[in-house]
Amino acid sequence: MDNNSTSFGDLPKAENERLHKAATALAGSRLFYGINDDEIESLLQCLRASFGKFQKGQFLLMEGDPVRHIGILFSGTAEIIKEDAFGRRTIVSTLGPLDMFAEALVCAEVEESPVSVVASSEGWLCFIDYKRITTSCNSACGFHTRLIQNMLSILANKNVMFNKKVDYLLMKGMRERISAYLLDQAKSKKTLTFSIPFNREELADWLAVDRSALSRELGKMKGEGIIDYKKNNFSIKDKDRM
Amino acid sequence: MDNNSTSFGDLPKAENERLHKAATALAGSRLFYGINDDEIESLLQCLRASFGKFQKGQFLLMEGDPVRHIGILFSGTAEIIKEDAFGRRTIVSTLGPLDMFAEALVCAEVEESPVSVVASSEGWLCFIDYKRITTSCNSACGFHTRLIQNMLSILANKNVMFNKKVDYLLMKGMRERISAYLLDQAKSKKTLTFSIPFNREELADWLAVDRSALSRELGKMKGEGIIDYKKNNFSIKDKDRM
DNA sequence: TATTGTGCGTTGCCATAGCAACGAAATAAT
DNA sequence: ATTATTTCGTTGCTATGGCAACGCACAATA
Repeated sequence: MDNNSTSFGDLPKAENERLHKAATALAGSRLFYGINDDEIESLLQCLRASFGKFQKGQFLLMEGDPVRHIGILFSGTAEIIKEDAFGRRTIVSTLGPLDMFAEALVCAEVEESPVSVVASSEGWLCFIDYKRITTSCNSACGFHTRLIQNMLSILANKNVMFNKKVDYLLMKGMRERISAYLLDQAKSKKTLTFSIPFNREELADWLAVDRSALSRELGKMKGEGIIDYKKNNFSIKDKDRM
Repeated sequence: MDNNSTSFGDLPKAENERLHKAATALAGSRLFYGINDDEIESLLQCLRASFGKFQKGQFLLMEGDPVRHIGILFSGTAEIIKEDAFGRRTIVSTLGPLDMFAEALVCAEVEESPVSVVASSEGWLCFIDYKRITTSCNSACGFHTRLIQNMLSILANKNVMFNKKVDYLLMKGMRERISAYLLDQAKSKKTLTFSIPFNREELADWLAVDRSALSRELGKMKGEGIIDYKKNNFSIKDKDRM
């Protein structure tokens, strides 16, 4: 009944069917972007991808373990969990179908994983050996190049995202953070009236501020005639005073 | 007289000399790590690296421009500058010899650079076309693979760094940030007594807190017998109360 | 229709931490 | 030896913003 797992179904028994199903699914992933199903199927063999079912609560990666494989979820969900130096666990992020994990750790060749990945439902996934991605195989796989470009692209985009995030977090005041965020949105949407992909709580999370404090400040800014908003629809009234 | 530029000297006139000098220098860079001088020299040709001198104040990359080339400084210094949506410029970071810039932007294929890079002294550098890095050439350059692995490694390591940084910044209180930082240090140095690579001001910057407030909090923690320190030498006395 | 949940705004309280200003100690320069 | 300069600690003031608690509007479910 889990609607996450219905999209891909269970792990097929026969290996060729498994491959085929995986290839079809992976066509929508960032890592295999621009490569068609058939090509992915041969790539998966070339990469010696391994497949597996997992149960809820199962560790897909354990903190402290060496990281040599990239994981990609086909169905089910998992959580990336960090354990702060002696203390409680915090959820770093959650994973769903087609989400990849450990890719940065693998490429950075970190000896011990700083995080654990724990399944929060049952599902299936595949692991791909990192070395096999970067090492072009001799024969048919001209798509290795594409794969590598995708990998670079993924990592680089993550970098750019992080950069932005850090930008926000380094801002001193809440007003500054809000302004920066809204101006960024306006800039990328190329209009002063736009809607944001967050509700209040999510926005507060993203900017790392308190939700109520965010509400208060937004109210102030509206009162000052700097911005206007209703639900997720914002409009910048006085760009210069932000 | 600039001690940054003395390390590599000026841009040689003859192309072969230029190549040779560049290759020697680049042997110490992360991007060409594990490739020897001769191999780098042929790689540079294969990559069609272009070289150039720059003057103080010159733009090596302009905000808004498309980014297609990675830049590597041989001598001189430069600053990565961000212009916050209508307003003043802030220095994101500074570059010195063998530092690389725009690599994430290039790999992420961003259309418009969000930052400018401005030379803060004279010097010389090279540009490498991104496409040529990811596209293995037919012939001699088996080192392309190594180059790509290095590139992946650089990006991934940056990611891991960013992750840590964001971790710190997401912590609510200053006490928490300090504890996290010190515990991380202790963990990586594998001892409860260690020295940190920052002075107070730099540490305050890194944790994005006020220097005086940092001093105050450190004093408190010392008073409570949780830590002890003198200058950059810290020791964790009571791990459990951090 | 009644009920429960969710998202958002509001408000008072007050701890946290930024700011500014100063002084002491250590280091470098003359 | 004397003078700058840098580095770090200290302290009072105060704005900022986190926290908790509550109420309202709206949607979903029974």
